[in-house]
Amino acid sequence: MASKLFSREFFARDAVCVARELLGARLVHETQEGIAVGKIVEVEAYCGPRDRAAHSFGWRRTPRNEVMYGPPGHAYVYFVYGRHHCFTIVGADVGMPEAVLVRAVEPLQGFELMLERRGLDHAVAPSAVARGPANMCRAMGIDLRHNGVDLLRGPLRLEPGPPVPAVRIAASPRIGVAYAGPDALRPWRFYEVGNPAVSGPRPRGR
DNA sequence: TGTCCGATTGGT
DNA sequence: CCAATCGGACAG
Repeated sequence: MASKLFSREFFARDAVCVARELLGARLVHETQEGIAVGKIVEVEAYCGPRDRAAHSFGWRRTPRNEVMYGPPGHAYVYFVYGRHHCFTIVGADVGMPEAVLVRAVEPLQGFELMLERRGLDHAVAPSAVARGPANMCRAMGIDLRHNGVDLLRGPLRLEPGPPVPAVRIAASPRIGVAYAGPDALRPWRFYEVGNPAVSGPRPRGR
């Protein structure tokens, strides 16, 4: 049975809108090892040339971030800190380099495979296996080979899921962008409140 | 070519 | 709090 797909138009909007509405969507990766599916629970918007935290700030355009300038709904994957990968989704229109960073997913299928990819044992909680942008990439088997792939269809793709209710969505400043001056404070990180698969600072209990 | 640094993580 | 670790960006 074919799952429902996103439309290209969904991604052809400003990154903040796309980010917020991506919460609850499914990230799917089918490989020879098996299938892995995660529910997106934490994202960050990178708002193009005007955003000091974005790789495309000031219309910076290099081989690395080239796909940010391409069509929306494609993957921009990059390598950082000499050891980690980050996975982002291109938004806005062609020529407007905005993107949404996926920081964490909650495993829905393929938890075993995720553990294996991360080299963890079964004592690890499901909520911890794909928490944090680089950990998410490892668990989902995402690397530079996926840079530029179309996420509307294909082995690595996004599928709509039950949207997270607005009352369960919180916003905060983005993580790891202290260098961005005033833009470091913009509330462009969105996450599902109370979901243990969310990384970084979260509101205290309740 | 040389230098600086990062959209992170995990251990102290 | 800080080291790990190396490709990318940019100055010269």
